[in-house]
Amino acid sequence: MATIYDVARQAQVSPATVSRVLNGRTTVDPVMAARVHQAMQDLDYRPNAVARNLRLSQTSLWAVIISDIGNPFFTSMVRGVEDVAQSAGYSVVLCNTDEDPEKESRYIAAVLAERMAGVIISTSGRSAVINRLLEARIPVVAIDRQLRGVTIDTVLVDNEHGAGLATTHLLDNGYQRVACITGPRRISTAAQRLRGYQRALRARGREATDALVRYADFREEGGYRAMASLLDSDNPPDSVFATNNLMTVGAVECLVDRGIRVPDEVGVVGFDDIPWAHLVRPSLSTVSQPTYDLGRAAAGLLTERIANPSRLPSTVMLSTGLQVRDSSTRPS
Amino acid sequence: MATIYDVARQAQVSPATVSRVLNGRTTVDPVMAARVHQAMQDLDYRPNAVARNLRLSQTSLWAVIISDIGNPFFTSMVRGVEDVAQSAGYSVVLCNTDEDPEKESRYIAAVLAERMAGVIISTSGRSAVINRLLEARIPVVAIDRQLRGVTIDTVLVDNEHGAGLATTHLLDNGYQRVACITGPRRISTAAQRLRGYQRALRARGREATDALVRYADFREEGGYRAMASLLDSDNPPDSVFATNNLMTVGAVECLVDRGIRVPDEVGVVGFDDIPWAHLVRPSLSTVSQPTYDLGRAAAGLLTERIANPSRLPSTVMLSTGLQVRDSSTRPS
DNA sequence: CTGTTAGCGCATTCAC
DNA sequence: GTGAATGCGCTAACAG
Repeated sequence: MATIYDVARQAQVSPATVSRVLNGRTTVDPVMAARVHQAMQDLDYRPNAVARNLRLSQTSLWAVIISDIGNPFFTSMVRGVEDVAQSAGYSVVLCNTDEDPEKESRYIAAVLAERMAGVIISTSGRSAVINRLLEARIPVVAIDRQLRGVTIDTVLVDNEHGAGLATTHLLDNGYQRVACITGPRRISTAAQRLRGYQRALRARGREATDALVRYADFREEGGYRAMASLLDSDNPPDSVFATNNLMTVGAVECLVDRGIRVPDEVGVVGFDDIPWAHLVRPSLSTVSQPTYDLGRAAAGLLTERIANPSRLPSTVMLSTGLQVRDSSTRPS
Repeated sequence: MATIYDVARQAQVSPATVSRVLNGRTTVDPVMAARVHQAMQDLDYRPNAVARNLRLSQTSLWAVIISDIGNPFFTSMVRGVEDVAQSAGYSVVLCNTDEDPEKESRYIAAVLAERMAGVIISTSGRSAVINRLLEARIPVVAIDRQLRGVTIDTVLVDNEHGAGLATTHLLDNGYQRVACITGPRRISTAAQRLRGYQRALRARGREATDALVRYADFREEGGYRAMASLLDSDNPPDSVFATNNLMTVGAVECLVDRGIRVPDEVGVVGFDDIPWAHLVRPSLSTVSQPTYDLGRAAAGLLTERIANPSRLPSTVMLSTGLQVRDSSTRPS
């Protein structure tokens, strides 16, 4: 493949001039520039980004590290990141960890080895993992999940508020025993949504008992099992708030399998939408969040941090809204 | 960040020896090797893949170019690719084109510039685009969609057969006027599934009329509009076969919106599953395909081609199966 | 405004 | 089995 030396020879200029034309930093005699362009075309010259990256000790790759590519929440988010990345001249390397620390570790190693320009991460994220990146001075933005023990740029939604909306809505519709299926304790999102649920109960003078709380894994099967466990308990709930989309699906499956009618017997509200939610019967009431914008915001923060590494970390919080559909409203 | 020179100095050996230890190609005195390892640890040495790539003129990045990251079909496929890539020591750069030729072009440019190790592609793929890659001797595998005008490694499913299964199944269930909503003409998948539909009709002595065929865009809205167009036609169908998952969803939405009962008034079979298909009412009958394995197979082909570039291109065809659920069976 | 030169970090000759 | 030297392709001084 042709190099700038080949182009330089062909255009009868120096390699430096070719480089200048290529990057447009300094001004070059139009005649020479034209010759260079012609030569590049003749030789089908393709700039070698690897060499360029080595020389500049910086790359144009971002890593987006997420825990479940099968969750539409993350794909939508990634799309937001990607659109911004593209227009800022970056490419996105998608890293799916499946919540597996070893996979995560391998990806971090790749980020370090490839000297990637930045990372957007949403995993369980022990801060030890993140520290490896920060020590290497690689810009990092946390998305959807807050990281403990480190202060970095973060993009979140208003989890507590959203969870409160969902819970209050169920109470407003006459449900008495509202349960909560939340995610792993160590994940901020799970904790915040649980807290929002608890606060909403207390605000209505209800007791927030642990008997109505289940911790699952943010996945469909986990939601199913948690719902089953609630139904099998001494005092089953008459409604449930599930703190992510897949667990909501799992919970509803469980209800369907047992022939329990939604919303008549048990009301359901989930956090985050699923695709074709309107085709599901009953259609699911959810706390919707701006997934795509979440990605865009994170990409924006990353861009700013790359431009200005010493800038103080900031947190962006986007808002959520309640989407009332059929699964949570019963004729009173 | 530490380089092999720093490590060499610390371990009191030459940089060449550090490089040897790093790559384990040649044998090194165990004592020295131990010193090197110690030094690497002390300095928290991270190999610089960029420099390595430049030196070797090869990278460990694969590009996976797909047209819609929002389609679970592709994400599942990507996951298959990724798992194989990981274990073969490659990372995956996900490139979402949204069927936009310009985005596609930018990604191809990035592939070329970054000298990526290989490409797995599933887009409209004018062969001109692919030729840029082939000319640069970058290994390419086509997935899901066949490329015209070039002979390269390809992974497909048995589209015609699957479409035949779906169509025959509808006829077997007493539907008389089976329509087909297929994808863009230029995409092989759309053409093959349409052909399978037509053949199945003829095999049953039916006429395969264009009046019952609609070309859409493989997306939800397209499916919706196509269904509407069919229903508004002079001779509306009593059943429909949609050639991908999202268009199936769109078609069903249209039917629901119009209060048309599925499967009683109109039967529906789709190609490819959607997540939580069982929660959708009525549950959707589909031609299921091994999406994850499709990705794995493509990754396998890519690995082989990288190892042996002169190897003859091969085509892998995986099979499909009919999943009968509620949307296509009516009491006769 | 242009050309010469050096070096980014590494793997690989080639002598020893 | 080991070390010195070279170059992968590019950009950024610097000198002209």
